[in-house]
Amino acid sequence: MAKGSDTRNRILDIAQDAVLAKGFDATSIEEIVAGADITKSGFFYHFRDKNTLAEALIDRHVKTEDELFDGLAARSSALTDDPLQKILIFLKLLAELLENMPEGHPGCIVASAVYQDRLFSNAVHAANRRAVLGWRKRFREMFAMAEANYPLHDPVEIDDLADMVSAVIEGGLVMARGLNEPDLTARQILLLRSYVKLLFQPRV
Amino acid sequence: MAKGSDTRNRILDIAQDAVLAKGFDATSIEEIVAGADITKSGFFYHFRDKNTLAEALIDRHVKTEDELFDGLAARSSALTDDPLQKILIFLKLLAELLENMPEGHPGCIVASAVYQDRLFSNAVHAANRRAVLGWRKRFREMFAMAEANYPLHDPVEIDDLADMVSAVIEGGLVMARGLNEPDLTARQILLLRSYVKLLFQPRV
DNA sequence: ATAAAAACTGCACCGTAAGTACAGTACTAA
DNA sequence: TTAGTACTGTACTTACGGTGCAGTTTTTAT
Repeated sequence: MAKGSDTRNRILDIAQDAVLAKGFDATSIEEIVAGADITKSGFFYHFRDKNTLAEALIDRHVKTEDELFDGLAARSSALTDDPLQKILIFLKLLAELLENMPEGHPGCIVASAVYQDRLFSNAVHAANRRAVLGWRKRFREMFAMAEANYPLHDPVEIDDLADMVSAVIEGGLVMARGLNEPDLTARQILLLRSYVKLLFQPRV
Repeated sequence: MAKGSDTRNRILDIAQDAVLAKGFDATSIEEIVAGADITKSGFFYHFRDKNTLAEALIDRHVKTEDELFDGLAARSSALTDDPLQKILIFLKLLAELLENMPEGHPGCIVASAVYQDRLFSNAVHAANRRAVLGWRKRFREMFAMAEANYPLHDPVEIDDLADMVSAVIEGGLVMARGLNEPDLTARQILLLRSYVKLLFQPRV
């Protein structure tokens, strides 16, 4: 028999696919347990309720995404010492990554949670908040390094700039989904990259 | 007794408030009819099902937003003949408008619908798609006028630029909601404005 | 004034899904 | 061998979306 945490992960895998395809509410527990080959009782052994599942889903999703960002950051750091180039390479790699996902980026569980207030407990919202604040911190540091070495050609707040990365990704995903144009998000990232370039880069 | 379309609008009003506050799924028909002071049968007289309600909600929301955009476009057109300045003023007005909404922008019903695939019928998705394509067209025209008069300082697609307006708004709303920072969206619009400026404006 | 259409009310009922309760069972590590 | 972990099975409750339909009030056109 499975190792316990095995089953838990299997539940999360199946739930994640279903949630990204149909939305959280549209995904029934009974459908999840059927897919995971367990019983309803088994599900409730692992998760107190659907909220707890959402929480776990967000936490796991954020963790995966963080590792992905870490990977891109490491690759861009390896390619240059210049803090501005680091950002530009990072954004390029990010765009490429989004482009190469055949089905488009799976879409962000976080955003989907943002638009469902009652259903979700405080714990879910807290998980969500942690995620977004984590991104802010990450990108803030990248832009602060660039600012220290290059003049800003327009007076903008570094914090806002950091948030813009997340906003463009999230907004891009919403649009991509709404229009069924999977690579829209990647193109939006490249526009953001263009902005960063114009904002920091010395002029010819 | 009310005039029929009165009741329908009352249902939409109450539904809209509830949906923006709690999400669509979390808003029960029973709660809507209680608020609108009608019976369940009365609700189903006006709307075939919950899908039809969503559709009506999106259509009405889009209409309101279109009028709002029209108003801002008219005001900025009145202030200048220069196509670039028109965009910059438009974005400034938009940011101000978002800032002055005490509770922050109500959040976009469209985005909320994007993340719930099964629940919604094709009609709902079509309404959504129409909305997003409408925005694309609107902003595309504005940017095309600017491009005809100013050099682009970075080779980007006008279509993508048009989508960026929507993406930044949508993404801004997601972030604002997740972090409970109502004016985040306005600041993101101003960043986009800064990009447009750097992208088109002749350098000193 | 009247008839027809529109805008409802009231009530009974069905299916689905979340969640509860709890007794029983199989596997697993000390 | 025993205690905990990881479940199964069954039965039940509640909430919600939705149906069906007969009856009632209100509005509108003639």
